[in-house]
Amino acid sequence: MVAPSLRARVRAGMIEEIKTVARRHLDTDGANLSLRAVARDLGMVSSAIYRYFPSRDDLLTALILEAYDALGDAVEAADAAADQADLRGRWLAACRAARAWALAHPAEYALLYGSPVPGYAAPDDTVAPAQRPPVTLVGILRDGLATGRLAPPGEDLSEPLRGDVAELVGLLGMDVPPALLARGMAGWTQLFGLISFELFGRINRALPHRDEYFDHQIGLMADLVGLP
Amino acid sequence: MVAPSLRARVRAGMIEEIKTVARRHLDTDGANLSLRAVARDLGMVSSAIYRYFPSRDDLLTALILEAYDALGDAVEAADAAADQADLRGRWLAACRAARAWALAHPAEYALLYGSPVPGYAAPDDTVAPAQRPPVTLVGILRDGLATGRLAPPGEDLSEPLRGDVAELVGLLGMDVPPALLARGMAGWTQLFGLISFELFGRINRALPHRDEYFDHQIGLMADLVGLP
DNA sequence: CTGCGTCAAGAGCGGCGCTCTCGCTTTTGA
DNA sequence: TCAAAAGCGAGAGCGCCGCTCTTGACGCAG
Repeated sequence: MVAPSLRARVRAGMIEEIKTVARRHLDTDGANLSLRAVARDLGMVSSAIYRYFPSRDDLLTALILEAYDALGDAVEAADAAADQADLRGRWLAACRAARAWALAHPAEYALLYGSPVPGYAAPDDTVAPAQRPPVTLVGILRDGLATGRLAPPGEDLSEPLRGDVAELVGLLGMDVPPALLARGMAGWTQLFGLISFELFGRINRALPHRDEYFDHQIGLMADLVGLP
Repeated sequence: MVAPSLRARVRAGMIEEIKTVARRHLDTDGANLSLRAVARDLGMVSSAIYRYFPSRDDLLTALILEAYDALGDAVEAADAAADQADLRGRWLAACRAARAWALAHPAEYALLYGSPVPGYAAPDDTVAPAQRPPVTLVGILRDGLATGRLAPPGEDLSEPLRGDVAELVGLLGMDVPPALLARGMAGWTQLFGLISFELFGRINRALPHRDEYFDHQIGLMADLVGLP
């Protein structure tokens, strides 16, 4: 561990500063991040940014990675803070944490889960952090199965699908029946849909009590996945 | 009804041609539609487009309206084509039709349900066509309740929410218990989430049998809303 | 035939992502 | 120690973009 040189430290600070300003622009101006505007805010010329990020997409990728981790942290922390024996409480807490993070960072949420930026292809290192929220949800179900608090799913998957999902189970390293993983993914899909509708859509314009609506819907979903 | 002049007919044809080319660009190049590229394809100069659409956003709005109607048509047609007594069959057919349309027109689906375009605000006339798919789904539930094939929902909504949803029931002109409308919206939310994950996400990269996965998940959801 | 409304074209404005060059400073290694 | 190497910011410039304004040609009704 050699001490970083002055230049390396200044460089790291500069990278952080660029990301901070870019995140601010993202939250105020929406998804179309302008490198030139970020550079102006920093009192630099746009070409100087390219010393730190080889392209606008790479800057976006850095922001996306941090956002995935922030969301994953929030969801996992909420799950961990709940009474571990109260499966339904853990599930609801994880869902509420995801929504709270999304409402607090709408532009970053849109970056993660909105329509993909046309020219942009997410690199592979975004896959693992992106899976943290659904893995957390499925983990709650796995704990329930392991402690006997959750009944095994009554349905099973028909053949071509069971192989796929079983492989996914192995990939995630979670020992659950494929049908239960499918239920967990249904819950994750519903959670994503609820948050997206609230953030993007105008569905809920007629629903002033958004918190109650969200709670009711994740309650329905907790019933579906089998949480008592 | 006066006969349209030659000029008016040419103008209407030109508007259609612009929309057709723009839709093609949308499907190939993604969401960032370039007025100049559309004009090039038409052998025009970019400024000429402004004779027909006052701005790029107005062209986008025209495409969005048509896309909402196309999706609504597809979903309603699938529902109408099914055996009206088979509620679950109608529900599944409507869901499959929505997915099929989205897979056939991914860029237009992204325009409707992806993250909102930064500067763009959807005008009010997009609200009604946007509600056609969820209204279709809830309509199936309403028919089930009316014919006694669907049991009324066991749960009820707690107070601040019940008023909201009851108002929404009146707004849509559908006579269903608020809790049932909430279930229908849960189904619509799930459908949107499933399609969006398949189109945008990389969740299903490990699931080659997408049709089967989709069918399994909408089957779960049909169970939740109470369809036998 | 004349004048009005519509049309396509062109020039131009400011902004964008990105590249390349040019001096300047810091770091590095013989 | 001191020159070579590497990193840095500024600037000019490329080809895009949405959009505006002006110009000259054309169809059409009075």
